[in-house]
Amino acid sequence: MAIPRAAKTLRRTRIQEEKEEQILEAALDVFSVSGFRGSTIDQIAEVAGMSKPNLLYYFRTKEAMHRALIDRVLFNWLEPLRAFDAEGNPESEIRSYIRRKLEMARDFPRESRLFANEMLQGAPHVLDMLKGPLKELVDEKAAVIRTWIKSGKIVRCDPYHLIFSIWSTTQHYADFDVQVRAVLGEEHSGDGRFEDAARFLEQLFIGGLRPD
Amino acid sequence: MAIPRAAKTLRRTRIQEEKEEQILEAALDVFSVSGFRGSTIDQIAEVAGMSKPNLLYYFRTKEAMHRALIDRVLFNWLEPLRAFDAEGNPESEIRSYIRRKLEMARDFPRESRLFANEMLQGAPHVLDMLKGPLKELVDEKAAVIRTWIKSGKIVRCDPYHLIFSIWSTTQHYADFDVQVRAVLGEEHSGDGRFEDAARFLEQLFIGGLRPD
DNA sequence: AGATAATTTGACCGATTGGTAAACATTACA
DNA sequence: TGTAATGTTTACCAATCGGTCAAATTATCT
Repeated sequence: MAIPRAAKTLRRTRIQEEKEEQILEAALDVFSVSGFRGSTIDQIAEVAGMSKPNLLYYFRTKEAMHRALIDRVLFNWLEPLRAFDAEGNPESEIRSYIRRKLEMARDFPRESRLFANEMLQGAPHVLDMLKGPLKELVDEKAAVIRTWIKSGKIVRCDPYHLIFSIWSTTQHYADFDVQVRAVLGEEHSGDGRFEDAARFLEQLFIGGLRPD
Repeated sequence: MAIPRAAKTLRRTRIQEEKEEQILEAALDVFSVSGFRGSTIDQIAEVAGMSKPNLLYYFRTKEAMHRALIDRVLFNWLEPLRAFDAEGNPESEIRSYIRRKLEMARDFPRESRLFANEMLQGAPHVLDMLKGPLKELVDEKAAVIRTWIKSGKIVRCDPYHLIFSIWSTTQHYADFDVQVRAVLGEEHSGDGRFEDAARFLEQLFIGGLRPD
């Protein structure tokens, strides 16, 4: 007999572990391209290589799938910002934040697009997280940046917009990948692209933040 | 009797002008939030205040609606880049490009999101335009930037990534508006936000591009 | 005003949507 | 090994999807 869903949270079997993993992997593929509304359970089922009712055995609704995926992805996504450290010197700290964010855009573009899709739609599923945990984390890091400004290590500027500009420039290479490829042409779309972007952005931010 | 659709291109009536306008306005509302796949003709019809078959009288398919909308919006969207001029001095030219792009993000956020949605989905409807006209335009402007570098007016850097970074930082305020609002808090989300962003970005790019 | 062309609508179509029910198959464990 | 819990599938449902059609309405022009 089919289990009451509650049992799953009590004890997880090997199969549950594997299948949920499989499903979320497929869901990431689909949701990151078409967004929540534009994605269908059938698409996810096909990518996952499972039947639709089988998906719905593990996640009761499309919403539940999406929520589980977002929850899973969120923590890692904020890791680079968390690593942003007040102790190090501003230049190397900003340099490595840019690097890390750029690496994530390169290595986890689907995750980046999943968020971008969510933002475009008005963040219906993560608004609380934005206003709560994210805001707090950013406030904290903005305070760090302000101490750098006060001690004259970087130029006086708005720390929030600084953070936004690092987010946007780096994530751009994941979210607008097609455009970047199209404009650079296929010849410049190899490994060199990443290094070129990193070099430019480090130059821009380090130069732009150097105290007068 | 219903007209053969061809007649519409021969002579446009007042009503056609108005209704097509109404429909595209509503389509922009809907497509910019949910993307092509995630949007329905019924949604657009409701926003437009017309019946679904009435929409389909003016645009035979959902695709046709979307294509007409993109075509209409594209030209204006590239205007700031076209205005980018080799004659002016780099500093004021870059400054005003940032301004213009930021103004567009503020005044036409739906248009920005329409494109962002299209990019996230792999640009299925505009890929040719990206590889053709857009690439050519960017190549042209990249050449301008290179002359600035050669004459020592700005620091040596990759002109393509410079353009990408201006695009991404400015469009961020339209595409990720929810996130920006959430992080800044509602108190900082008034008119001041725009000026703060403009000030920061000009400082960043002018400072970051100043020759050593 | 009357004829004709243009516009609008309700009723409807087959395909796809998210999701369910129940029979069937497999696994884990005593 | 038996059996109960877990996992999978087929068949299905009502709602919604993009789109059609013919009838009804409105605008245009002589």
